[in-house]
Amino acid sequence: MASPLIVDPQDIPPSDYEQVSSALRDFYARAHRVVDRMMTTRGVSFARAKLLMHIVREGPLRSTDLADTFGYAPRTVTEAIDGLERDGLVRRDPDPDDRRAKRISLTPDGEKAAAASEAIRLEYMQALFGVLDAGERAEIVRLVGKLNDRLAGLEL
Amino acid sequence: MASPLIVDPQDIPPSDYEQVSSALRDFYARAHRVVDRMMTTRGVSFARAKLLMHIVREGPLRSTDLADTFGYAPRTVTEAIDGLERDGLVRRDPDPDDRRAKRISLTPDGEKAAAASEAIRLEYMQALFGVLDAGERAEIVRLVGKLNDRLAGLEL
DNA sequence: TAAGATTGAGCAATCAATCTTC
DNA sequence: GAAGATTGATTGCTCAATCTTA
Repeated sequence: MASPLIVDPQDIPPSDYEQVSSALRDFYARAHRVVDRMMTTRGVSFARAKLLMHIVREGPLRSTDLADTFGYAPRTVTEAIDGLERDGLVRRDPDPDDRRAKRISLTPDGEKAAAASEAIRLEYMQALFGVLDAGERAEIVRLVGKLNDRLAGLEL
Repeated sequence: MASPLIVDPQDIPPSDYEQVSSALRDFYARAHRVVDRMMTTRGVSFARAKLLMHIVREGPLRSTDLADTFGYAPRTVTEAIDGLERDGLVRRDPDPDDRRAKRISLTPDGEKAAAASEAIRLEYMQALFGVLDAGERAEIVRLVGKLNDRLAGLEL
């Protein structure tokens, strides 16, 4: 044993797993940064836009509905809604049928923000995913879909 | 105008852009959750493991080196190193050649942690990316690579 | 007891500002 | 003035605990 290292980098072949992993990781980090700057400077963040868009479509919702839809922890939803409420984009009203629950809905400002950020989102998606042709887009959906199915299995 | 909504969901065709976008987004959210639980319960988080592995390989490094390598903001690195130092996994020593800088290196405990988490990381990658065959892995690297190049352009 | 919501503590990241040294 | 590092304030996410109502 010439090296005091427990894992010698030489022993790890640069497998193609590494490449897949780092490509996907890089993509997310970059996409996150780019889209977030793009959207935040022009209105609300991507995370907030997702929530607003969902509330626009699905009407008044409870906190747990949002947590289920997006796979968030309860804390995440409370905090996100706190922020949106602070900025006057959503409202929490008592649920008439269940005194534990609150119904979350958009204010007029919230509807405007949702519409504006949806436009930006579409523009961004076109700029980004437009570099792939239709066949490539179908293929990437298929491949990432396989990974997602596997992950769902690992998550159990 | 029957609807008071500014953007009518009906007007947005469910384009395949949406599918690409949501597949990639889902992948990241799930992967992040799964790998983080997997690694944190058995030692250090994925984010920390990446740093440790890099420091193992590249020897003593400065804060800016890490920021450049991973594309992190300076704050991110300082905070990450703070945490690792608090847990006794890294050490900050003054750089003899530049009194502004510090050289970050692993402690013996840090080397152990790096080796342990590398093992878990390999196991995880195999479990996940093993669902794709070699051709599919090459293809996904190519496609995501195109997206990354585009993102790099958008980020300028 | 369980479900809906909130709160506390912590991690990983951002931007913007500051302090020291080059 | 610019580079290396740190700090303050904020966002988005996690888990675990708590409180109220069903």
